[in-house]
Amino acid sequence: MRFIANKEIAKLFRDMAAAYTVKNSLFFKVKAYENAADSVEHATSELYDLWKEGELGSVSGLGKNIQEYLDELFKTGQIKHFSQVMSGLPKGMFTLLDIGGIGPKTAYKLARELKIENIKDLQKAIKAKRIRNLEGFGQKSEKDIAAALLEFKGRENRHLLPFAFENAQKILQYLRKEKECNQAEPLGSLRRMVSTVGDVDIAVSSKNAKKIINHFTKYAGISRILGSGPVSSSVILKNGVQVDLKVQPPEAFGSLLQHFTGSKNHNIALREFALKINMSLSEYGIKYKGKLLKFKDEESFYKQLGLDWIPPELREGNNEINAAKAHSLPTLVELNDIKGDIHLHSNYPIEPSHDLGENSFEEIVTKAKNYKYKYVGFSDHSPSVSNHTKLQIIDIIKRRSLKIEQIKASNPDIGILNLLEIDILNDGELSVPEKGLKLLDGAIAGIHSSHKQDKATITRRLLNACENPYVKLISHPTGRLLEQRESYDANWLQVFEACVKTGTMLEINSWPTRLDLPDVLVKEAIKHNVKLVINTDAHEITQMGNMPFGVSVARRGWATKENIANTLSWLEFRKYFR
DNA sequence: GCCGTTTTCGGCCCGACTGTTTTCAGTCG
Repeated sequence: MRFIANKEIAKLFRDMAAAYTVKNSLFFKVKAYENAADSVEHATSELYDLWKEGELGSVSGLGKNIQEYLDELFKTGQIKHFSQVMSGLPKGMFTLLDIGGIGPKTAYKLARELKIENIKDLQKAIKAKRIRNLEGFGQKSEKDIAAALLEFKGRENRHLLPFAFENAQKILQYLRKEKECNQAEPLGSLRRMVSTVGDVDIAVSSKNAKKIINHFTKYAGISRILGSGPVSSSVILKNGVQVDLKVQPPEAFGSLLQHFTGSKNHNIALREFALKINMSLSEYGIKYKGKLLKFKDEESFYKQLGLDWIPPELREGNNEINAAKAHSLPTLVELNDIKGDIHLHSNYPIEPSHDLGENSFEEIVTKAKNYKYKYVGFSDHSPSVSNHTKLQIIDIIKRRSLKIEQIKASNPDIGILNLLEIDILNDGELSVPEKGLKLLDGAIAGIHSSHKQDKATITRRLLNACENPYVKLISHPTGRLLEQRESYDANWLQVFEACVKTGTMLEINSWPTRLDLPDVLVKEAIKHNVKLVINTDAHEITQMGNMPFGVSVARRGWATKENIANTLSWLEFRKYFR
């Protein structure tokens, strides 16, 4: 048996799709492998774990055949059928597939005709001007490949949500300056508030598309124009972000918004749903009985299909269409519902300072009042066990608690919690002894070390923390760092059950690289009645402004106000603590 | 190769844009 990561499996499926494409196999076979790859990339658990538990069938897109291939893969480390299909195809083509604008056919031709096996070979071929002489290629396609290769090398695959958000806001502001622009909105994964965003997509409503496109392509931040037509345009910004613009007249703006907000899975499901009632969907509207119906907003678009309007965050092809039909979509939690932020790091000196915040307790309180919060929690990191004796740790907590009591006394108009973010050590013990815990209003426990332990050990550590009566909240529960570190493996079902049993809450951490719990686990946690708290984990008061991103995670996890504890009044919320 | 409150067979989303082309194939979203 051999562990193989989802990422690797997805690539394997994509390679199979490409191989079948080159071989001109049945188109729908190609589709099936592409679907399987999508599905694996979005899976919440490692397929290897599911396979061990006999649960592979729970992942959509994996049918009888592919499940058997995976069985072979995990047992032997290879799939004979895949090797056979790919035999005779040049290996280099599969490397080239990752470059923008190069699909299966192009990759095959380059690898076969020019004997390109890797990126270096491709660079040489470009330098020697050999690509332009291939049949079906020319100077322009050679130039395009060269540009795409540069971007491939310098590019991060996806951008963190707040980064993409910031870029989009600037462009939206710029577009709105053009008089002919009625409305400009984000589209795609950005509008759905996915934790990482690939391209920034933008929709504009205007009667004069030509003028909008023209204005857009003159945006100062552009480094290269990928393409520009009468209703759409694609560019790459100097910071590497690709921006796609779509323009439609006001009477069809709703259709445009709907179509390009996606997700792909939502749209496919929606089109299949529409076909059953003899309607055909496109970015221009709904075709019904040979007539094209246009929609100025999304509400009327969905209404035409007999559906309630679906919030963008829910459009992932996870049963939202059925819920919209049954009028049973949840009323999602909103930023305005949030009454406090309890994971905040101050500059209170805990020596030796590790990961200290920038601001004083007073500054944090002032900022919280600006946000109209009803309560805050001071959650500095606990003193490290390696540098302190137990007595020293207790002494530090005593002194800090006295200081916090003063702050409480001078700020009677806001609730204040004396907390600490405490390490769950490798053996599952907390880094603060019980005598120290007793001095606090409650403890936030989090894993900050040994992320690579096996599933059983990590689960045990989390369960230990839940079972400790002083622990009220588990911070950033999966430990993932977007684009840097995978989540650690844990038996989440067991953790959820322990949370409910012990009254321990789980955090949705709004830190841009965390957004943890992830949306899919939020949805699972809610199903099991786990209470959640959305925090910013701010180490500097401006970072308290990241709250909207945590709220978006909750919304993507179908969370209502009732699922989020820090939507409660101070009177109710404090009952969770001492 | 997957999938199913109209199907275990017969379906499988729809269109823009580009380059190299005289009508289209490839790629992308």
